[in-house]
Amino acid sequence: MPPVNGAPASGLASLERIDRETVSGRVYRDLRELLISGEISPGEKLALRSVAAALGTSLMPVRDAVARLAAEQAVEVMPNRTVRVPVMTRGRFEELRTIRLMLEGHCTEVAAAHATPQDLTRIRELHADFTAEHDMDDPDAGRLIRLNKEFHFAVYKASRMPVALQMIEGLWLQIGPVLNFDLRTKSERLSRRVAVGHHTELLAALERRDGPAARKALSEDIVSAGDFILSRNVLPVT
Amino acid sequence: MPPVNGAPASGLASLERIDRETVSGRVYRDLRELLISGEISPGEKLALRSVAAALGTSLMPVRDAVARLAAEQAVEVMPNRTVRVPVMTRGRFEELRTIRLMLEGHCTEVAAAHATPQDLTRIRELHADFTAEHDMDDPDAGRLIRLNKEFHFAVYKASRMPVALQMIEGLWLQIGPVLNFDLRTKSERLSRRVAVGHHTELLAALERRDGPAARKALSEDIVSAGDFILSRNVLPVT
DNA sequence: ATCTGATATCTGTGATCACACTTGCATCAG
DNA sequence: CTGATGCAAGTGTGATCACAGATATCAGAT
Repeated sequence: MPPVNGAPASGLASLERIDRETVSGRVYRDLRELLISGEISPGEKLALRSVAAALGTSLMPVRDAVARLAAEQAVEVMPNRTVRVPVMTRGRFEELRTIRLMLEGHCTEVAAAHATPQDLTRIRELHADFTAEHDMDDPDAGRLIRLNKEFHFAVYKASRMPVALQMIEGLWLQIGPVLNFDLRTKSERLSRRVAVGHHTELLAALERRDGPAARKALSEDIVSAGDFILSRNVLPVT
Repeated sequence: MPPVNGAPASGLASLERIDRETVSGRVYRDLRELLISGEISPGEKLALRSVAAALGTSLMPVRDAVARLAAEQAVEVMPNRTVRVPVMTRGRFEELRTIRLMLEGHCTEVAAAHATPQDLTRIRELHADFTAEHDMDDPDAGRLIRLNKEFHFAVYKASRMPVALQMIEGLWLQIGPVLNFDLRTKSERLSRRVAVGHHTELLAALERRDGPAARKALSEDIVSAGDFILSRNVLPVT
């Protein structure tokens, strides 16, 4: 293809970039979404052929997708070669929370220093959406979960730490199934109430560029949500 | 299979667990080793068929392995669908170092509190091996790199944080190519001298269960090694 | 009723083929 | 010699097949 720049201005400039998406990638993202939103329960087994059939493709793309998910610990391959959503133990849950506090805490602190005005408006919008959905008579659990995630990640993205962002996504992918599955089954209003409060504090801290305060608000958000799950005693000890 | 426990004591107990390894896993580990030890240079392209041929298998296992590596950011798939070892930029390198300081620092501090006597002897042994190899007239770069890795990971493993350990491996996989490639091309003795010093301090701190001191020694190890690479100015800015 | 045994189905794994796209190289016009 | 053009080789992607191991089902014997 000859350099477009040399050509005289034409309708060509209005052409959109065409992104050939692979089926593999599509399957990966679909499964990922199902996992992160808790629509596949922990311990559930995944049969490659079933997934392929459900998505109307062959085995191949599913194999690639599952390999990627396995690398991220989002699913695990048992010694029998069957793949399943990992069962969350109490210890693993607590370790994941510890790591989240470190990584997400750091990103939040950095975000407070680096966030652009655009970042802040975006975060503000998402916070408003989340609050609005939360205050509805019958909030949609799925939408709440998604908005909560988008709010958090908008903050992390403002830190301009792409590698950390990627790692955090991996963490959410691991925690998502149990967290959201639990939230989905019994919609506990109370825990969300406090979530809104923490988000408000977090946003306020970001706006006055107070890194430590932002980190503190986030930490409380993470810890309280975790405590809620832990208090339910649904996680096996080992 | 009937429960073995019910059977009378026999030579059966001496049987080793048979691990049917998949070719996929083998390819994955081979590639991983090549990457982490810097035997594949950053920017180098990987052709699936070439890898398959080199390892004497078909495309399939290679595809699975590469999918896993891509999920860990150990290789990247370009828009053209070709896979290559990511080129390390200065910014990415610094971010990776920041994250390493957090994660590995934390694990080291925890390890100081939780390390068993067995852990400590293991770490001591690896430290001795590393020092011995280092003090040789013509140290083997590859072996040195491997021993350094084993020493570090023996420490992290003592923290009993499997999830963090996994993440740290991912980080080393990303840093490995540039770090070890550079160390391999020009064997700078000086930087290793200081590495031995930091390792000695680290070990001493662990033995007296001094978490903060252990973290400090590790941080200096990571920072100084990173500074060495950064000072070489081989990393593109963007 | 319980356990053992064989069988039929289902599982993931690996190889091979077909295809569309990209890249490299040689050819040819200027 | 320089440039573009066309063809050939090489690329990843996806589908299909073959196969060994696992799992479930059910018959028969104790």
